[in-house]
Amino acid sequence: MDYVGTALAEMTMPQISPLAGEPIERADAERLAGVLKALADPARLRLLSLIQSAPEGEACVCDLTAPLGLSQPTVSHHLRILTEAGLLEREKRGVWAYYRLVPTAIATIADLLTPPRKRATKKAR
Amino acid sequence: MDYVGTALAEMTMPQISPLAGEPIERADAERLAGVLKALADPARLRLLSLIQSAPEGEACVCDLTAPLGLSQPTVSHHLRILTEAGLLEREKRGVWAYYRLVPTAIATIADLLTPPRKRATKKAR
DNA sequence: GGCCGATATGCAGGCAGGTCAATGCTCTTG
DNA sequence: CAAGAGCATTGACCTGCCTGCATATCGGCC
Repeated sequence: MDYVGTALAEMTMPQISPLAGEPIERADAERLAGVLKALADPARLRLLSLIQSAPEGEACVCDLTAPLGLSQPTVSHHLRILTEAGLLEREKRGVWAYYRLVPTAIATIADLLTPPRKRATKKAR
Repeated sequence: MDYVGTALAEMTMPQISPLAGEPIERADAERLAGVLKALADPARLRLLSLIQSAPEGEACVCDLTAPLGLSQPTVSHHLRILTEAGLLEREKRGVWAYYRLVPTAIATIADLLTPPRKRATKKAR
């Protein structure tokens, strides 16, 4: 299927209404939900955490299967989902595939959720 | 099933490792994933958005079925999930059930995700 | 007390998602 | 070139989730 892919990129655009002012659009809700769905799994959260705290901020699949206690295909599957969601980037060096966090990806999601932060159209009640 | 429930509350405790420093714990990952899973649905994102942008910051089920285009039982179901995740609070006034956002709930999630923010053990490369 | 409107709950059908075993692919090494 | 290591992909199983229909529950009103 199409899968999110550029979803995160689109959401960094100001056009997407975050969980703030006006009621969110159908399409925007689906995009945001798509990325959140990539995050909403214990194995994937741990993968992000493991990669982020690895020596050089990067890790290959063989380093990740053991701490997760999952099979190699399953780990590959999760990494793929995270990559397609725009949260990880993959670099193949020799036989190994190194994954690292896309710099501001997660922070962007956090910003989208965060707060009304007093827009304009909304008065303080 | 048990369902998250107090999951968010537990995560506001400093004890939970966010997506930041050390590798995240299994149990913590499952709690965070539980709350994110509640968020990771287009209908529920729109519900939060609709409620948040409603006149008094609150809305009853009857106001929400139409804009979503979902049946009343389905909307009730989603509201239940959001409430059990600690994102909404329910107040019954007469025949109506009014839902409103739990003040800092979503912001808390955003904070948990947000920042590597340069811990200590990690050098700039 | 009985009726009606607003919600919640049970149940069932259909689809998406997590996991693993087996297999294919690619790059390295002998 | 042959063998092997590291990953990705496929297929299958099983679970969980979204949705609607039917029904139960609760509060107000005649």
